[in-house]
Amino acid sequence: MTVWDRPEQPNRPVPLDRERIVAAAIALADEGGLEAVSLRKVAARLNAGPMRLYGFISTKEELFDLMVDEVQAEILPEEQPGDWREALRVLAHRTRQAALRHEWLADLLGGRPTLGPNGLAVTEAKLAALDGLADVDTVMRAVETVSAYFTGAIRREIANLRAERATGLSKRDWQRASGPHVTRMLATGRFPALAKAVYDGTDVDAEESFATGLDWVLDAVAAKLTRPLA
Amino acid sequence: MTVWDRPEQPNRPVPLDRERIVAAAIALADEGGLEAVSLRKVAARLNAGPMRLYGFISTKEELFDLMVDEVQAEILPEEQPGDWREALRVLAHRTRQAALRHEWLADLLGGRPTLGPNGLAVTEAKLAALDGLADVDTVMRAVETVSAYFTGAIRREIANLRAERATGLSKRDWQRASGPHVTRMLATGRFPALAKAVYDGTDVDAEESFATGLDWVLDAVAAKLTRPLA
DNA sequence: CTCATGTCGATACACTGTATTTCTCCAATA
DNA sequence: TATTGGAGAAATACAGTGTATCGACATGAG
Repeated sequence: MTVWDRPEQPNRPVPLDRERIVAAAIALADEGGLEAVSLRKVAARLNAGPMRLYGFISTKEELFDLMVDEVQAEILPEEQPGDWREALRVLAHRTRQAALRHEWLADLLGGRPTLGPNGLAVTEAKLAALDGLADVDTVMRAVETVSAYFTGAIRREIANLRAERATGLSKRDWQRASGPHVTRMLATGRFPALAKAVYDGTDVDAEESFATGLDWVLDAVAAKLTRPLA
Repeated sequence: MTVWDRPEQPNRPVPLDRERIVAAAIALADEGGLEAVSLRKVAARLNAGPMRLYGFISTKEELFDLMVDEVQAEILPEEQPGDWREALRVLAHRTRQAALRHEWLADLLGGRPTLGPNGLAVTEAKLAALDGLADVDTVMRAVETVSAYFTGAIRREIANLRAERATGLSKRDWQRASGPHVTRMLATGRFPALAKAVYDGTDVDAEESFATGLDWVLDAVAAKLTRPLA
């Protein structure tokens, strides 16, 4: 048997590791959303059988955890700004940007504790930003509050974005966008405050609205920080 | 053919409507989580074939929307308190309680715009609470900020609750609970602030932590409300 | 060269959401 | 009254899912 009829790598399966698997899964999710991620498709993208993955992962949920942790790495800023407020703001905005790059992140955000190395690093960064500025409990409460805010805000933003995309290209105008249904509902007069908000409200862009709410929450944190130290 | 051999209701299929379908789905979800809800099981619980449901629903996602809207009804308080702050606080707490009753709600919260009748009513209640206390845009921002906070907070709380439940009965102590992994990570010294938080932090119960963060956010809202009116 | 070992792929299973086809029964028409 | 539509329920079908199991095979040791 000469070199010519012998396959270059006789039956050598492609090497695999978590990194490659997660990368493939993320690529799939970026293209077609979370529900486009199936173990079969991930494996196929790596020229492997589906069962191969179970050497690195024991369940699909674990794959999701790994995906989230991978994205957390994108969130950590290269250097920590001095000001606690700036630090938290940057983390919030970078999380939002990550979610805009990987919309599926919104589906997973807050869904499970993030205990991976990068997830822990992000948490560490949040806590470190406030370290020493108040007692431990206040710091934790502050971090949790800010995180809860931007988790919720990002989820809503992505949810609206998808809804708008689905109902055709309409900016934020709810009423026409989501079809006659909301318009009809508003016309019933049962939701006066909502109607006023929809009709008289300014169409403010998502990033600004995110930033505004974030600033409010940071204001609140600031108020609680100064007190216990004085 | 006499009365005796004729079946009482000859082949009459069980009457069905959305209400019944949604109730069955919610029951299933309450028992076994969202992933226990399959169209086949819902239908079976109603003595019907799976395809029967498609007369009332055109996709499974719609069923989820209906489930969420149904639960929103539980959130609306019987009477609106006078104080805006109290109103928002009550709505937040009732949402949390609903999520504790129906844990699957946490998976859906903020995932899609809530355009059903009850969802709209809840939004109306939020907006109405602040109506007239500031310009429309400020009111919207306030409502969105508060909602983002408690959406995120509830999600995290349920996520932690599940994690604790999964790792055996451990209260909040993260480190031992989630196995040796976190302990080992903390021992590396790479997460000093996190370690301090975990070891020195007080074990505060979830409701109090929720309420505290909520109060902070409401403080922030209060600060923004008074200004534009003065 | 033989044999054990451990890893990979194929196969299998129970289940999913949904499209399509088949059947059944009721009501209106001839 | 007999027939024939037609509607709506049911059965079947399909492509796909996560995961358990099992058989084969390449590779190392003796």
